[in-house]
Amino acid sequence: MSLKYRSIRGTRDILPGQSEKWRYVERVALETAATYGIRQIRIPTIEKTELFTRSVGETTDVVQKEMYTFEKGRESITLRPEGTAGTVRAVLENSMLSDTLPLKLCYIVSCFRHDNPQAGRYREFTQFGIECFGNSLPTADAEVIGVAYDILTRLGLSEISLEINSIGCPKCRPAYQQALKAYFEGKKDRLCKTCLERLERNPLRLLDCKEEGCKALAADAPKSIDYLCDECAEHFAGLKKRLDSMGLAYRVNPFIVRGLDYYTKTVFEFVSDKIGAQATVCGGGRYDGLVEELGGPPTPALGFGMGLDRLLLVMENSGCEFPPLPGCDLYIGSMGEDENVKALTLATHLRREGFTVLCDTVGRSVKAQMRYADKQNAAHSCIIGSNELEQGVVTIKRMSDGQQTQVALDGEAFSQYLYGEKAEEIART
RNA sequence: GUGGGUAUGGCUCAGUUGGUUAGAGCGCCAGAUUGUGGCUCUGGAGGUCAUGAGUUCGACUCUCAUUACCCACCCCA
Repeated sequence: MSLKYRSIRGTRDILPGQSEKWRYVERVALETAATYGIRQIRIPTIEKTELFTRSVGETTDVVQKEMYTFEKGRESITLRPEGTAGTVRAVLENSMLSDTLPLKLCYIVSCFRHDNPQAGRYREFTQFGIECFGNSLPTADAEVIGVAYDILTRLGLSEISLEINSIGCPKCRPAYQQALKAYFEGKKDRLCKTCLERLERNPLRLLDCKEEGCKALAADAPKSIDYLCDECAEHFAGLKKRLDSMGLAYRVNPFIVRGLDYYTKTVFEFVSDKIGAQATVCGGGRYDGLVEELGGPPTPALGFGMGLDRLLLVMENSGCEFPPLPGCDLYIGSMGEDENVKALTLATHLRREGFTVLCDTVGRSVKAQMRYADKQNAAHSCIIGSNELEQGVVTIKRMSDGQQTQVALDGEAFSQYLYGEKAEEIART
């Protein structure tokens, strides 16, 4: 089959059956955030390119090779590769930091990155994220991690592990980078090509290398947590204490280094072993310097991004339960023109009452109509023929057990009946 | 950008050392005394076997190229 048009590489359609799952996950995320007093912000999909180069970092892969950038008039515009930069911009533009702090926001955004698609990686993907501004204390870190943890738990995910690390602040990081560099300098001959290049620019990244040789070297490399300044060390200890008190299990993983330049102090990831190589479902951390970098007042801040596409994958691979699909309350079949019109009148009345009602629109035979009603999972069905029209009474059949009930051919009588059936069903469960 | 794998009806796949009308299950549509679903039975629609070359009397089956998808590196959610 060769179609003329197909979805762009790395993008995909979310079909009925799947879209309900998305809505469920989004609702849980939003509602969970709300329990922390976090409110939703909606921001544009496109921003000035410079916003991202500034915040994400000139040297990062995201900026260097993955952004969808285009020129329009004199402006260079980019499809957002993540949600933090735009949110910070919006916060500043709308003077939101002038209100009582901390400011806590969340969002659901589609993001765009031009890297090679594979399992759990798309060029257009959706992130749920939260950002918290104006709180430098570890309590804020614990709270943000808590939101992510709660969402995952509410969705029924238990086998996702939390890993945390601290990569220090501008005060203590230089010393650590020196130490790292010194360590790897002596072992240059055993490093892979990319690591050699990174040694000068961003030695932190060497810890992240997946090459066996580099991995072995990284294992014994200096750890950032051993080089933290007093403030950062205290902060990290404070965070751990609070995670303990919240009952969150975590593992300190000195090898998490995030690929975005703006992170300071706390970084964390929620990782699953169920979705292949792209295992990070949620990643985030503190970015105390970013607001100032983007022209705002010095403001401590932090947040996370949660990849909803991956989250759905994990849920499916872990056999998580999703809410049942809402069914059809009644199918009104008909034979003949007048009967079909009557069916439509009834359906209109019932829909306004909030019921889901289907009727024949294509002139099917009675048998086909019933088959259709069954396929649509109708809870009840009836057929209006000339007899019913004359006598003003219809037999409604409960599809689950075939039980039949006589009901007057009248909108009120129908809704009375359906209300009664719903009440009965609720009582049963 | 690099490596590996795959490409047959809407979906999941058969297709035997190349041999002429390309199959199955599911799904879809219709019928089984003409006003009633789920089960069963019967019938039907739907494929230029990803695309383009080549080898051959003959290619879905062999060769090459192209494209797409999948997985992995890289990076990250």
